[in-house]
Amino acid sequence: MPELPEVETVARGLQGSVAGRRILSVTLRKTDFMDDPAAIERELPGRQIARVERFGKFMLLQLVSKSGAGEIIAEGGAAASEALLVHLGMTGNLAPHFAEQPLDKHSHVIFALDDGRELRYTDPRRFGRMAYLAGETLATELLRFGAEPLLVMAPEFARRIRGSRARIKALLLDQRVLRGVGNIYADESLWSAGIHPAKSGARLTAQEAETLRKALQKILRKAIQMRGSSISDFVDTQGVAGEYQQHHKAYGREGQKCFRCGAKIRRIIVAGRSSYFCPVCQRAPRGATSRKRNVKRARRSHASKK
DNA sequence: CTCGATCCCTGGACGC
DNA sequence: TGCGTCCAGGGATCGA
Repeated sequence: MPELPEVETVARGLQGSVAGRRILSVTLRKTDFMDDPAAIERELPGRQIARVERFGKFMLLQLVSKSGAGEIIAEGGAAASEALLVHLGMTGNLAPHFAEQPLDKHSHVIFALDDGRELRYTDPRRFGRMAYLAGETLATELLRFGAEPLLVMAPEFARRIRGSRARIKALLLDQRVLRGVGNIYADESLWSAGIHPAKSGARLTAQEAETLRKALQKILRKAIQMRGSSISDFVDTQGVAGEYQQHHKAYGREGQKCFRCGAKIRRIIVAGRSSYFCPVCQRAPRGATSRKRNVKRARRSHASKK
């Protein structure tokens, strides 16, 4: 499932293989994952791809503006004045193919390129998203997202995490807090930092927050080096699977031994997502059990009143 | 503000 | 072999 390292892998692949190419034509098949299919059909043909960058879990295919005006570079180098935003969802992929290669059943968008190849967007589940955005609309859209995990400094990270009472797992997954972290890397960084996923962000000490930030960045960098995690079907632009799944310490390891203490890794649902953690290294927060007790007590008293 | 529930969607695992 | 069922999950949305 594409999270930051997987999207980075794809973006780098595309930067190397399609940046500078011109889109000759666009063929749309299913379009229900697009903000505005007509805009894509209207704006993309004839446009040159300036560069491809990752922004959170999005890929930004920045387009050379028609006027030839200079690009506006925002924080982290992202944000040209016109771009195609592509989110890979759970099963999306964007990669160049030879035109004679048979179309996948789930290839929904085909960009014919000026070198004879085709840039194809393939996504069986269509949880992805694609949108053409420009100018103020693009800038506004990008502002909805939080800090870049690889660049965020200690004070901002601490402010974003410790300033909320939501559970840390929910905060890590919230794209308005940090852009790009998903379920795998949230669990891996929490395991590394020894923090329970259900702990309130506000209850993290400054030290814990900083340990978490460092763990997250180290894990993301390592995962990018290994071209991401391939759980079911993620492959890069050349069809090669990532290798970071071989280094997972928590994610997907329910019932297996914790590499640090030997206890059995558990799986619980936090923020609606499977969360894998070590019950010994990542101690349950104060209040986690008493809260349950309180709920039961409340239910009992409620029932007895009836 | 924060929560859980629900929906979107398909393929893969599993049981029979 | 084939069928039904369940589950995976990022994100939007809604009601509590």
